[in-house]
Amino acid sequence: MIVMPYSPDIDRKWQKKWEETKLYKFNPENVDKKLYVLEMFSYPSGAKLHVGHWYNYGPSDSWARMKKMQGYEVFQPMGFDAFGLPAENYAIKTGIHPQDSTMKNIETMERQLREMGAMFDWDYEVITCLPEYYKWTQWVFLQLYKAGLAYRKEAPVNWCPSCNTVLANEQVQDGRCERCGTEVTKKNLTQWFLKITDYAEELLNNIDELDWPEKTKKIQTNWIGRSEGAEIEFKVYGKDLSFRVFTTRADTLYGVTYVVLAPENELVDKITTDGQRKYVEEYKEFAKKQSEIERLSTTKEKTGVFTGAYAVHPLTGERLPIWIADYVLATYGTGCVMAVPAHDERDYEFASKFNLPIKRVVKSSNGEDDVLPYTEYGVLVDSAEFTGMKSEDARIKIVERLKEEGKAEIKVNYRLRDWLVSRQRYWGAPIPVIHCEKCGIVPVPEEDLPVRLPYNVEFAPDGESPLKKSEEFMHTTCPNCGGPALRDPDTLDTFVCSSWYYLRYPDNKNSEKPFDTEWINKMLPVDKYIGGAEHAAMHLLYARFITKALRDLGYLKFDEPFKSLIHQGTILGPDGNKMSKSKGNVVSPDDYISVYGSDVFRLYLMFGFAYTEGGPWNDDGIKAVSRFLSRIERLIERISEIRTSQGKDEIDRDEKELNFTRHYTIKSVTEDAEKFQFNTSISRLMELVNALYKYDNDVKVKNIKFMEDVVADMLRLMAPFAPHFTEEMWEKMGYEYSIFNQSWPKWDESALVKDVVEIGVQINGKLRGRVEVPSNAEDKEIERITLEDEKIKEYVEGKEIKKIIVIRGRLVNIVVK
RNA sequence: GCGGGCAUGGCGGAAUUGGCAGACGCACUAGACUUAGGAUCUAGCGCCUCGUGCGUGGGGGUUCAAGUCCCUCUGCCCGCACCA
Repeated sequence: MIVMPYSPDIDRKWQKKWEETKLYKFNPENVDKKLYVLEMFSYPSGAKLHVGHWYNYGPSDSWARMKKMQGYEVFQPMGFDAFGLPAENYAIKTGIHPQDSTMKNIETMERQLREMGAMFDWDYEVITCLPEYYKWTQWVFLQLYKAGLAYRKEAPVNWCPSCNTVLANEQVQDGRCERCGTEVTKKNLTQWFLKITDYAEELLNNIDELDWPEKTKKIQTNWIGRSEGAEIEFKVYGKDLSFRVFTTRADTLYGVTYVVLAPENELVDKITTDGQRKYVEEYKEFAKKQSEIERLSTTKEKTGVFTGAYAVHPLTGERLPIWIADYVLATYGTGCVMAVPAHDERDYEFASKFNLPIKRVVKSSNGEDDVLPYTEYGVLVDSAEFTGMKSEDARIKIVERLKEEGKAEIKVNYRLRDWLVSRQRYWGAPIPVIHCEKCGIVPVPEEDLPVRLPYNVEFAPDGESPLKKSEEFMHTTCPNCGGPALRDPDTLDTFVCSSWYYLRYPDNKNSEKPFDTEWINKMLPVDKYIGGAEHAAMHLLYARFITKALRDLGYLKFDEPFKSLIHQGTILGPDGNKMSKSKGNVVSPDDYISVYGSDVFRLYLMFGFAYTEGGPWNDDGIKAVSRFLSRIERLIERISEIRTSQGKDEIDRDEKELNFTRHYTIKSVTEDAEKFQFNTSISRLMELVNALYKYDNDVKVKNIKFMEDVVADMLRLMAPFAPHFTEEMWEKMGYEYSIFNQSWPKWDESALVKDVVEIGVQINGKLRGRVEVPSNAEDKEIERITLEDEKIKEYVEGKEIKKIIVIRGRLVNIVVK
């Protein structure tokens, strides 16, 4: 039976004391030393805290604790992203109201988070589903609306037939609903959008400055998808109509043999000839009915129909047939393209299928293979006066030429679409606008906020917003004319709630405004943000956008909300698969915490994995960590035992060696933990403990005072990783409460300089031996010592030494022949 | 299809960024203590044909020196996916 020196009782003892002594209270007076450490807040799901929560919050807390000991005034709040579909779906299944289940879950999770022993300052808690919070979410929406950054339009939107709501582009994964996996369909609805595209350029440009994982920056860059090209105008033959196409390859303009409109393009009805109308209508219906999956399928054959109309080539005056096809997206560029089958794979495929002409206008410039479709840059052919020009030049020159006639302009397009924020669901923040027959859309006056979410609502989903069925909610008076009016029945996407919560934390009790500008400019940006990589394209992009928008409206002074970002990895089940109930491989933190205590659990999470990688759970690992703490416990007991006995005061060889390890550990832990390399930090601490054991075992007459000093440093270094345990050990040593008021040890460079170092000796790059040299020896001296070594002599004997390479402190390489 | 990342002992994972591969831990082996050991302590532990041998997914290259840089192939993971 393992003797358990440390147990959940110890956890509770210190949690209580920390709370009583307000050890982790953020002191606003020290704002000049503030460090805003933020973990992504959690969704109050029914279950208890899972390993993922622990893996996110535990190590982050350790990092924050180290920072506290380093003298920072750490601000580490916690809260709940409490609106959202799961609570509502749960309500539909069980009849328990989302508000009731959510608040209950929050209570449970709060208790568990406290049991984790993190430094969270609960005075700054934020819960997004409470009116005190969503009042300001609505306020944010209204500011955007007044600035023209929120608008309504009818658009084909992603519709999940199972959730009965629309989804943002980011919430559609492989044509399926991110949440429930149902195939997403299209629906035409009038919806609220936030104009994130206005900030596309800045969102893209500022990415470089962010201390974020490269991968995440790349994902955002791709998501924004900047594309430089031109818009070129085509006239409709025989009609007083024209349209513009977007192209990045204006150099291929002479190769255009037809043009294509997206089926949803409003021009289609105006130009379709009577003879073709029947086919066009059929095709439009067909395109609409397709699910996202069908539409996205790359193996799918191209489809489309001729409209009967023709466009006029802007340079040659040639007549070009106008087709409609669903390979052209209504939502990108202008919703129409010029087709150049010779130099675009999609157009080539389409032209081949429908027997449309294919005309080459680019040849390869270096004589390499240029069979059609040839999509590389090259040299122009059959392009009037542009013939012979390089693609790179021609794509500019042709646009410049057309520009003189007002028929083209340079244009930058983005893949990023505006953010659709209306949701036809109940459990969210009501959209604070009123629809008046006379006055149209009227924003709710700020003094009337919040627009409260009514409690008694029938929320069974049927495609209509549940709020629509609440008479008392819907009917109101127009703030403008005083006449009868209706509220907006939709609620805001929960990503709106989470896109500004980090601004509310430092001023969460403010009832006058969402936050005080002067104060928030001192507290932000967030210095370290830690959370899952799954938010790379959504939350993290939205939050950046909202920050920039509020900055331009004068509420903030900084450009980016999260200076530095870390993603934790994923802890897998013991079988190496993602944890899931159906696989039966779920590791429940509670089972371990009740046996080993919170520190052992979080310590294992830090020691057993590379933090940003994660990996499969292993039960043996947690036992190893428990053993490690027992080893420290015994060391503490040992010190108490020998403390009063006779020792020595000198610092001799053994003390020097231990002192080296001590300072090496301080340095390594400081540097590694800074980078969230907790596994190596703890490895170094284990080495220090091993060194202390070795000293205790090997040295007969000890310098006990010195040994105790080293142990004290070891406990300080250990404190962030095992807060309850070290607090207990600190007390056992008779030191003053609290270890977290101790300052972080500093390493002494001079202790890291050894008198002699052992270096490797290579012959022709192969390791053949080792020699000891004084650490301050010159290269010549090292060469001499090396060549005198008996073993090395054997290798060198009778051979010609061509060269000797000395790398100080590392190795010597002798090149012989 | 395009873009990015990863591949190191039986296992989790380290390697001052081109300089002694395998830190630390698990598992395993041996010994000590012991009534007992699934506790603790000490030691060993990449592989083999045991050599001046081989070795960081396979093959090639640059270099005095390659896990690290370059080319190529294979496998896994992630992002985007008709964005003109």
